[in-house]
Amino acid sequence: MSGSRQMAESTSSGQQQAATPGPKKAGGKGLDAIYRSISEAIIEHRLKPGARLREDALADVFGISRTGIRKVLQRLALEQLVTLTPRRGASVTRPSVDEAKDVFEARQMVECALMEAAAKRITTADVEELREMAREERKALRSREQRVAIKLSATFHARLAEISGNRTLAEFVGQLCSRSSLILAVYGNPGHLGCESHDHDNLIELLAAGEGGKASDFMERHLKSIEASLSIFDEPEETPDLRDIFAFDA
Amino acid sequence: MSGSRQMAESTSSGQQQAATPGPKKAGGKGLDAIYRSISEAIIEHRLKPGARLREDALADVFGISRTGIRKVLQRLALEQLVTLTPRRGASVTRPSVDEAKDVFEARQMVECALMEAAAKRITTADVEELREMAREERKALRSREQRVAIKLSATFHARLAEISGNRTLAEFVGQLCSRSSLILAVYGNPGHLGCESHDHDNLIELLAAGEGGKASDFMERHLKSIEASLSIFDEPEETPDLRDIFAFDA
DNA sequence: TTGACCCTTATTGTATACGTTCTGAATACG
DNA sequence: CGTATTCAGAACGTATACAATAAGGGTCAA
Repeated sequence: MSGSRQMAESTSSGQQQAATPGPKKAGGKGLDAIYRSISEAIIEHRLKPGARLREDALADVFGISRTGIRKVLQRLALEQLVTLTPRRGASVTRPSVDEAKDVFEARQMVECALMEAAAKRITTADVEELREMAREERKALRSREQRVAIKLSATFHARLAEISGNRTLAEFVGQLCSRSSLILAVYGNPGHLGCESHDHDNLIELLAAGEGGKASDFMERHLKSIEASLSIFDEPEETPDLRDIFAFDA
Repeated sequence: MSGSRQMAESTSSGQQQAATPGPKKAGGKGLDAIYRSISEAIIEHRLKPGARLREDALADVFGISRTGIRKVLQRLALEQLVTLTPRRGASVTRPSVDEAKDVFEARQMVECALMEAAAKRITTADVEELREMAREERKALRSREQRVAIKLSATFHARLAEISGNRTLAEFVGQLCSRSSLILAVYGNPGHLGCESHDHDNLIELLAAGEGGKASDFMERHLKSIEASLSIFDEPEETPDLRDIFAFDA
C-alpha cells in the first residue's frame, strides 16, 4: 500500500543488489548486508555528509520494515558515520573541525605504533594481498573512479592494521578510516585524493623487508601529508554574520 | 549458570530511578539512563561475565517494552560489554585470553601516548577533580567495597584520557576501561584489586608538575603491573579434554 | 503586504502482536 | 534400562499499529 515515495536520488547510481523485489525474509544476516551497503555508500561519497536518511525510505529501498533499518542506523551512529538527532532522524555525519583533527591525531598515534608489530607478523600471503589492493587502487585512480579509490584506500589501511594481530586496535583503525573518508568529503580538495598510491607501495615494501621502524616513520609522513592536503578551516559554521558578509550599514 | 536469576536483585542497592512504578513515559533520554544502569552493573561486577540478559526480564525491571531494551543491548554489544548470540539472546561478555591481551596492549599504547598531551592541558580544576576521585577510590578500598573501587578506577582512567583533549581517543579509552573491568572479573585474583591507589596519586602529581614523559613511563608500569596481576591462562575453554582430567585408560 | 497563529502532514518513538527457533522433558521403542 | 524422537514452552526476530512531536503551509488580521 505504500506507494514508494521519493527517495533521495542518492542511490541512483548503480546499487541494485538490495532491491530484491520478492524477499520472503531478509534474514538475520541480511541486516549486516544492509549495514555494509549503507556504510559503503557513505564511504564512497554516494551519500554525502548532511544527507538525510529517512527510515521509511530506507525500509522501502531494502524491502524490510523500519525495525531493521533502525537497528542499522543505530550501529552506524555508534560508529559516528551517521548522526541521530532526537526528533529529526538520521543524517550522514558532517565531521567538525575538531573531530577531523582528533581522528587524524588518533590515526597517527595508533597506525604508526602498529607498524612494528605488522612488520614482525606479516606473511608473504599478506604482502601479495596488499600489493593486489594497491594495484586496484592505482587502477581506480587512473580510471578517475575516485569513489572506488577512496574506499580501497580506507580498506587498505584497515587491512594493514589487522595484520598487526590486535583485533581491538584493528577494529578501531577501521572505524577511524571510515570517518576519514567522511572528513575527506567535507574538507578535501576535489581532484587531489588523499593517499598517493605510491605511498602505499612503499609501505608494503618496508613491511615486507621487516623494517618496522621505517614503516612507522613513513606512515607518519603519509598521514601527515593527507592531513595537510585537507582544507580544515573554520567554515562558515554557526551565525554566518551577515553584517560582515553583506557590509550593511543599517 | 545459577546466576541467571541474579539480575533481578542487581538493582537492589540504591539504583531506584528506573523502577518508577507509574511511568507515563520513559522518555528518549530514559533509554540512556537504562544503558548507564546496566553498564554500571556490569562494570561493578553485579552482573558477572556469562550472565544471561533476557529481554523480557529487563523490560519488566525497567518498566519499558522490549523495543527499548533491544536498543540498549545492541549498544552494549557494540561496546563489547555484552555478547549477542543470534538466537540465544544477550549475555555479559566473557573476554577471551586473546581479547584480554589485546585490550591491555591497546591501553598501554593509547593511554601512555595521551599523557604528554594531558600534562600540557591539565588545569588546576582537573587536578582537584582527579584527587577527589583518587580519594574516593581509596575510601572504597578501605571499606572493602571492591565493586565501587573498580568502577571508580575505570572512571579515573577514562577521565584522564578526556583531559588530553582528544574526544575520539578518550571515548576509545573509556570503552577499553569498561572492558578491562570485565577482564578483571574473569582473570583477576580476588582480594588483589588491579589498581594500587597510590599509583593514581603519583600519576596525578606527575601530570600536575607537567612531567608528561615521566607520567607516560609511570602509566606504562602501572598498566603492566595490573596486567601482571591477572591470571591469564588458557582456561578450560573449549573441549575440556575429559580424558586428561579424569585419567581414564579406556 | 507582512506578521503571527493554527492546522495539516510527515516522520520519528514506542509498544504490541505474531512467527520462528531453540531448549528441555516426557514418552515410546529397542 | 538406555536412547532417540517428538511435543510443548519460552525467548528472540520481525513487522505493524498507534501516539507524539516538530515542521511547513495557509489563512486571517493589522
